[in-house]
Amino acid sequence: MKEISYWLFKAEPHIYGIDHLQAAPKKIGRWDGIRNYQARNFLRDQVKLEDQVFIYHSSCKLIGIAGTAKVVKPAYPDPTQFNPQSDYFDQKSNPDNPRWVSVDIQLTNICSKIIPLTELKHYSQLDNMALFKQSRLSIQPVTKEEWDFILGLF
DNA sequence: GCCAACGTTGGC
DNA sequence: GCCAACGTTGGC
Repeated sequence: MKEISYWLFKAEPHIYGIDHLQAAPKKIGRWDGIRNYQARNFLRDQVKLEDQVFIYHSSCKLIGIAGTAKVVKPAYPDPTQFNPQSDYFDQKSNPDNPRWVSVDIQLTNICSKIIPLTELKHYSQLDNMALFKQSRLSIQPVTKEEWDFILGLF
């Protein structure tokens, strides 16, 4: 059994955020709609069962880390890519070789108070986070050191 | 709503 | 394979 890895998943809370996970049956939700190849590659090739995930809220009033989740189902074809009704529909994706994947995650903890991006930026321990270096990556790896440090802020 | 950064598309 | 045009992300 390989060691678990740590990740940060971005979400726009008005579309799908920690509140949606909280309200879902068993607090399990499908992480779909990822349409960026670098993020897709992480999701498809590296995110595995039991991995730990920070839920990060972006493009909203209170930007920052909102809680944690764990992966309960690793990569499988994202059904929204084949649904013409979906915003995430992708005409060019071939069902025999799906372009996009989803994972299912289960909410494990909600921060008593969202840890704001502005605060995270202050800690030198977090200087190397992809969050600051490559701000548009919606699925990004987190080191164990970063994970533990941020958990300490909960 | 603005706009910088950066990812994607398509003509050549 | 280059690169200009265009579209999207995401902080402010």
